[in-house]
Amino acid sequence: MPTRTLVKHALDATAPADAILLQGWVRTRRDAKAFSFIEVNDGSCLKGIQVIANATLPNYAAEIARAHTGAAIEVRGQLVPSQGQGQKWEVIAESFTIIGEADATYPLQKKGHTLEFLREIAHLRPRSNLFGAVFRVRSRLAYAVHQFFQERNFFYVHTPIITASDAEGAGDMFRVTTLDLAHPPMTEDGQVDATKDFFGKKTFLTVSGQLEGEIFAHALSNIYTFGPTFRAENSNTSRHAAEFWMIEPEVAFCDLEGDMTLAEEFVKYLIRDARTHCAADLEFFAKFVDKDLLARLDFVLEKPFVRCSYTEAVEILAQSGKTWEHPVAWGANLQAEHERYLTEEHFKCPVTVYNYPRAIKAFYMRQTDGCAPERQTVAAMDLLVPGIGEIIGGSQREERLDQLRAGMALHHLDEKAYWWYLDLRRYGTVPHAGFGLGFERMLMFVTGVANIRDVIPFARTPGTADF
RNA sequence: UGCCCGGUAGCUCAGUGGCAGAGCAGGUGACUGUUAAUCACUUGGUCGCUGGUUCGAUCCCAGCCCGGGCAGCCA
Repeated sequence: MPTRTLVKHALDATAPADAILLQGWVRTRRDAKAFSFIEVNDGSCLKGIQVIANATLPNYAAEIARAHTGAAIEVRGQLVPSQGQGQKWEVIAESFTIIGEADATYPLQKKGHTLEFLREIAHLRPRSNLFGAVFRVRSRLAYAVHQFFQERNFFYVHTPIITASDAEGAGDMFRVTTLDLAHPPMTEDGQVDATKDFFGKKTFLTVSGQLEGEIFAHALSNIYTFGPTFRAENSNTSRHAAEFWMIEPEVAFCDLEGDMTLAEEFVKYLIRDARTHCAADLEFFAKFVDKDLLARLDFVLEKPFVRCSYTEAVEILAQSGKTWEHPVAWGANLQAEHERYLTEEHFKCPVTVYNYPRAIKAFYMRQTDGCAPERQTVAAMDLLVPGIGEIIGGSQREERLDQLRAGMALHHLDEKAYWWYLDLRRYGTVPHAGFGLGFERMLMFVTGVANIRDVIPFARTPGTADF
């Protein structure tokens, strides 16, 4: 009894095989008078393998019609060089069994479907060519994330999903509670009594593991997190999800310069890894999703990323001769149209913008030394890529206690809530830096897929949490 | 959240103030080492929902629901 052969391995065979076992799902079937061609796919790779089922098989007459698109099937037979054009190997069935039927209501057809339709059948879309390819690349890149950091002596830290920090400044948070919403316990002054909640206080889903990551960077030196992150913002765009995966390295004894270098090496590593290990899937994207994909990925690999200070960026934008929907002025945040212009038109390559105005950035970012009082900046950086915009946001953190407290005062934060964060600056503080990479945005860039809902298995966006 | 576009067969779409259309999918048959096979025939409809205008609304109007695009927020 042969063990199962994955379609990927059968297609890569170097010699015929007398007895192999294939298990997978029927993609298409073409009937001839004396036999049928059945294309079987098992998800191990983009392509399926062609199976020839002769009409002489004992169950052929009774069962071949049940081998619809979508049916699960098991085939035993010989792997032989194909007599036809279009494939190197095929399998002559010595037996076939319908394991699980799929009737005519099976929604996936041989012809193309819109991405919008496929989103509505998220339980079946991984069986399509496009989504099979997307999720194979996703798996590979998740592996490459660990490989990149482990090779560089970073430790993987599991920061909490549930957090009591409610003002990290990264966005609106989802409340986590076990209280009865219809009859919550109340305090004497008519407020919901959070002390009666599961954790004895208000808790939320995390918007970032950064602050906890800093704790571990102050012990293990180089760390990274990689996990789900939640934002309760009513964002309805192709680049935002309420639940997404983020990678956040944090490095002790590191400044903004080192942070930018790490970010650039990381992005290039992931692209190179996909280019090497997901070649067939990327070619599929280049053919059906984005014709320029491979050229753009290779271009990004070859060119050093441009580094441009916020102040320089504002000058470039002001002198571009363009009319902006959002005005360009020092002190205002760069808008999507500005970021797109910088990376897509002016520099035509990934751009790291750094040293942003202090007032528009988070409290923990390090104040730049020696800048003019009216133009104070912090050591923040955003990596912008063509087609997507911001893919990474990071900074050197404020390691000086007094400056950190001043930053908290500027942002009206309560020091008591951050006592442990301030302790890091009291006991063995060091310059340190880190960044956050949106895993789905990276996948969008690598695959050319334009909507974040199509690079995450089950998208959570405002109003939608199906499956 | 704001602005814009859309919702007609299982899918992709056309269309009209007066009998609801095509291609694909499905079904039947033919043909073929086929490749999103091909050819012939064929089944299939609450025209998103509610209300309004009208002799008559899928079509015009309003509200709502759903999907999408862009913007803001950010990764």
